[in-house]
Amino acid sequence: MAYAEVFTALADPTRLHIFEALREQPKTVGELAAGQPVSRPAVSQHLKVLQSASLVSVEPQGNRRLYSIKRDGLEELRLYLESFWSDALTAYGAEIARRVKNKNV
Amino acid sequence: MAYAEVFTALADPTRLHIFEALREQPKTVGELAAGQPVSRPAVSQHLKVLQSASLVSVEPQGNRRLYSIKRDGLEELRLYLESFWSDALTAYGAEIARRVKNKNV
DNA sequence: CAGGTTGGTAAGCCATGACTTACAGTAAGT
DNA sequence: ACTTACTGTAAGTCATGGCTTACCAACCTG
Repeated sequence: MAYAEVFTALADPTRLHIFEALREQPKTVGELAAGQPVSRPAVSQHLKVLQSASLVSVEPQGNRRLYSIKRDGLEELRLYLESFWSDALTAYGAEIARRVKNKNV
Repeated sequence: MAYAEVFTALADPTRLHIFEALREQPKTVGELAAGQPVSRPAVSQHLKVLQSASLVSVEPQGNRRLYSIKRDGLEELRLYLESFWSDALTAYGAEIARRVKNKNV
């Protein structure tokens, strides 16, 4: 159930912004903080959450730390979504009509 | 940016459980509440959030209200995920190597 | 029509978590 | 080595939101 962690990670607006800021290219913490209305430590904390959700990865580069998007978390989410397009769900639309008719159970 | 609302909607564990409980079949509020460790009003409030995120739909049925999964919210999410598998992202892995070498901007 | 279901809403409480400032550590430059 | 840049961590504050109880409305049944 790793997808649950992905949901909570991307639920916060600031964190989602940070995540999407990494789409164009990998960035350092300072660069990310400059693009956000919050302090640098806040960004650091957000990155920690994103990292534990397998959404970003770090590449220590001398003094700095280069953050970039990691596919694992997204893949986790994609698999979860795919399961919703299964036969079980497609065949399940009839259930509504059935229960509307019989109005029981 | 409707996908943001989907993230926040599915971020809460209880709400995610309720949502997944609807996967097998449409259910009433009472049925959903019976399967959760929270009160019925709490479930009602969660359903309200899920509904505004286009994740569930309601079918008033006499006294009861039959909730079922709605695809719109999931589709929103799927489109968002798809955009991450674009060329922009695939071509972007090189950026890491580039910056590791040159260690600047 | 009276009583019993079913479910949405209001008000209020309380915990989670997002943010800030302050501090510590590590690497680079002079 | 000393100073400067960059980042992570700690501690504490405060708002958001999830939960409960109480209440109210709609519908169905006898």
